[in-house]
Amino acid sequence: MKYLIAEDETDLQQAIAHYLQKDGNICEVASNFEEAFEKVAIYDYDIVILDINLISGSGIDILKIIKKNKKRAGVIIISANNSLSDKLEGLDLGADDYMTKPFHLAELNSRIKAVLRRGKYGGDEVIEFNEIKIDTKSKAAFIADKEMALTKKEYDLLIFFISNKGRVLSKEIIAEHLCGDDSDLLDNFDFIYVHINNLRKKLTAEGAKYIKTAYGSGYKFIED
Amino acid sequence: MKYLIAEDETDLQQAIAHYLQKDGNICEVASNFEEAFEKVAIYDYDIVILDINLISGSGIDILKIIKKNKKRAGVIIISANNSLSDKLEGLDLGADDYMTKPFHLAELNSRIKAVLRRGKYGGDEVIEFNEIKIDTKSKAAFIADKEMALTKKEYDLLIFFISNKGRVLSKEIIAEHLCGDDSDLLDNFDFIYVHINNLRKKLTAEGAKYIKTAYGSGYKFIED
DNA sequence: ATATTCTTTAACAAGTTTTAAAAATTTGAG
DNA sequence: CTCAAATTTTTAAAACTTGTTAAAGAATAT
Repeated sequence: MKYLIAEDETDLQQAIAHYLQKDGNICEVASNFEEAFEKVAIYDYDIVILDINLISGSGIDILKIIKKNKKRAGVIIISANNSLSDKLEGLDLGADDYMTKPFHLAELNSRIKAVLRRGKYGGDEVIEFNEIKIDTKSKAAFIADKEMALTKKEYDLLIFFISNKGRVLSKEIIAEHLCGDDSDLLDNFDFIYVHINNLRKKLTAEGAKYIKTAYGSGYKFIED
Repeated sequence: MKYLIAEDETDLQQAIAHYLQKDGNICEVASNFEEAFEKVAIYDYDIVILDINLISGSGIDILKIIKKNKKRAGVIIISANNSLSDKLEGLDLGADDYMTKPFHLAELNSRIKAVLRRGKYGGDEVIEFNEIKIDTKSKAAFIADKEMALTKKEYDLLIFFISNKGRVLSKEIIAEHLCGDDSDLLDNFDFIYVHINNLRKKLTAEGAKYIKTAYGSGYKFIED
């Protein structure tokens, strides 16, 4: 696989590159906005790991270039600050995932794999799982060809579940994914119960039980 | 939560310990390589705060022990020098975060929280022993390909047994492992009997007797 | 301003863990 | 070998924790 790592903190940039190269991947790096801009406009990558706060420019603009040029790269945004609006904007513009620093390289790896597994990185990506279908371009989710009207949180939750199917996800992890990690502010994760409940209702339209409770640990998305 | 602070500067060690204890955490300290080595090899911690430059040895080797023994502790490395290679090596070997001295305790705290929240998100290890199989990703345990519905305590107990197979584990050690942080004032360990019993029932589905009683000293997990 | 979505709260339900007590087993002394 | 003491097993109920749901109150978007 071919990666571009657009990250101005040299330590982190090198750590990621080193980690990915170990598995035989090809990594290019960009240490500032201009470099990233140039590379992204010209070359093709499988995955772009994109820091949102680049020296002399915003990663968001790099993301826009990728999408405007209809590049097929999957984009994982990383950000130092816990800004929810950054996250929303990034995902809105078609980024595939979003992580907040600091993170474990293994987690980055697992998210990369999840993005790659989905197969298509372009703007018209369709995610499917059994009779569930999500058109990420129009942000519409269907079950057995009937649209279920999901709120933004429910939509994000469903995608998070599907791209981590089988894995037990704790309330805390889910909350972090849904809200960005305002780590210090988040101390009550009970609202997750409500979103789970609401999503379940909409998913259970066809009788299948996709979201299984792992009592004491979290939830997992399973094949009925 | 239970912490190990492996740091040879006594002032810093104590400062960290005090700071964490304020929130009701349990802190053990190690002031040199040998102490850290011993504690890390034997006991379990939620978080190990690991100075890379320990008296008479390198923190990197402590990290290796943690990973080799498949301990589940999150590791945050602290280092006096801002060496990139140290950082790369540390993160490569599975450390969860890296800080350079001097730092504010509040920052350490927020990084600890981030590491704890992430938990074992990234890993998807499969543990096998005879016809027992545990998928840590989905937190599902199987015997002869049939899932046995384990509670959280039973699940933890089984993993603890398998990762200490052949070794006699006392009620006290098991209780401490199972109850982790809130084990301050544990004086009655009889509840362990019940968990052992319940786990045995689920394991004995196939007739094999994995958990052997060592009368007067504890239990050990054996190959039938 | 209104509608929609998100979060908090609270009561209830479900599931898990611990306690307690009686039955069974093991050990070692007489 | 037999019996008493200690330890372990088993069961069931109590205490506790965690999850579900509905509804009301904030926040956000239209």
